[in-house]
Amino acid sequence: MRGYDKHAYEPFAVTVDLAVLTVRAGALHVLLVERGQEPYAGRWALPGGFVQPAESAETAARRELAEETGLADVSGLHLEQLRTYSEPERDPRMRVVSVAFTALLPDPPEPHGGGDAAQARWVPYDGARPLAFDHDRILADAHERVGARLEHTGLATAFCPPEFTLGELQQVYEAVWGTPLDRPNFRRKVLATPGFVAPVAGAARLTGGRGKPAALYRPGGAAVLHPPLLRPSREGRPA
Amino acid sequence: MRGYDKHAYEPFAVTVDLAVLTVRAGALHVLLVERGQEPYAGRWALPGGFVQPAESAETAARRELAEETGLADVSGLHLEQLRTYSEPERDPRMRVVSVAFTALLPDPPEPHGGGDAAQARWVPYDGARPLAFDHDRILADAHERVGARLEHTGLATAFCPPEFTLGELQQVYEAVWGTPLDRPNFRRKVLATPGFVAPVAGAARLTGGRGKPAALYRPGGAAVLHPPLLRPSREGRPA
DNA sequence: TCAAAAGTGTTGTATGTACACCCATGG
DNA sequence: CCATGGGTGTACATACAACACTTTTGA
Repeated sequence: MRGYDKHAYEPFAVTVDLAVLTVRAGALHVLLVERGQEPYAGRWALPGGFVQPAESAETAARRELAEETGLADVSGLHLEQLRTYSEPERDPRMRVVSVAFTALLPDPPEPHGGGDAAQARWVPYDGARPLAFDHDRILADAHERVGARLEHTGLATAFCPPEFTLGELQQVYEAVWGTPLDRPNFRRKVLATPGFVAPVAGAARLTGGRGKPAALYRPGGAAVLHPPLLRPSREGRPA
Repeated sequence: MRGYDKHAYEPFAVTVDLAVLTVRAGALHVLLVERGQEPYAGRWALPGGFVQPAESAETAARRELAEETGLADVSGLHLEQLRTYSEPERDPRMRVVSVAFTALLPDPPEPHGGGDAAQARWVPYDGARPLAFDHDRILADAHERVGARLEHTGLATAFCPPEFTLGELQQVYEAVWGTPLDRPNFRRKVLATPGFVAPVAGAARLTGGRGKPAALYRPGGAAVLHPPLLRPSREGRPA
């Protein structure tokens, strides 16, 4: 648009990478694919691929997710752009600029490999590394971003099925933040935040087989939380 | 990396766009350039340009800023990636994926046009629109992002000279948020946040010519604020 | 009747807000 | 001596953390 020198049109490849997260059995998991080709053949990586000429990065992200992991038309898929990684040496073969996304899923179906992915699998977050390319860093950035989003938005409901209990919602916070929370206080904060959750009239469900049946809630539709639900203080770092 | 079909290498142009903000005389300003070429010739736009083959987007952003506005090696320039805009139709000529940045400056020097920019100028934020391309949206996203960053990081000091008074710091918050703040409470919050600011021993400066000389502070080096400095409640939106 | 999970109540402390008030300087 | 901006004190309301307690279910 500006700066029409002769290097301007040097070809760039533009790709997307997805950090797809879910909470399974109280633990944070990430969706990985095993690479079928060099470089990094046989290594695990985030799903992703090339953006095609007529599609936006967001569209490409959904398409690649479907192609490589079989997760197509997943209900409740929440996609959000993370940032763009553009260091010249991040891909050993050529100049690749990658737009990274985070995606959140409730109650995840089993994925299956496809396209260039030899296989696809849910992997516990803590056992995911090391990954191919600079995906360790992308994954860490995604985790940090999602943790922060939970404080200020109703995003946690994107990890939950359409109707969920407050206990399940709390598990999401605990899994992402890696901290136990006080149940009574958590419950009060959530209910005191307008638009965070909406009760499902009369409905109840047993959670672990035992215990009192819990009331069910739906996402309340609020984009931002007032007041925010702040995580317990990671103490001030020294100056 | 995955998906080696023949459309994969279709050429994309990758550009950067910069939303450079500053606070002048208590009001938020943005750095704009007048376009010298079609499309949108004569219209105002955010500075920016093509990423070159051997540089990262961050490097390109600094280079373009220097070329188009003469702001080179500005002390205290804070650059931060905003997001990437990739809609296929955002540039009428060709497929352009643009990585947008926010940049903050204290006490800004006068810019001068250069490269493809006919001229460059600081423009009050409220009078900046309409801009070329999708730059209205990028500018709005940048404003929103900076407003949020002020709550949780020491970013506001990036708008201030190396040594500043608490009154100047407060003006930054008020200009970006568009809200007046209570001075005594603002002062206490800032001083109660470890690592936000550090006093300059014994130093003082007159602010508006009149009034008591104010103590001087330097950035305290803390990346994140504990506790955060939340903006006055934009009230809960209806569900 | 016990364990497990949901849900309610209470209390001390911290925090935020809205002010009133004093201090130092230039005109 | 007044206007202007810096700086301190205080009182009220609210919010939050911690923990005791009750309720309802399956085994």
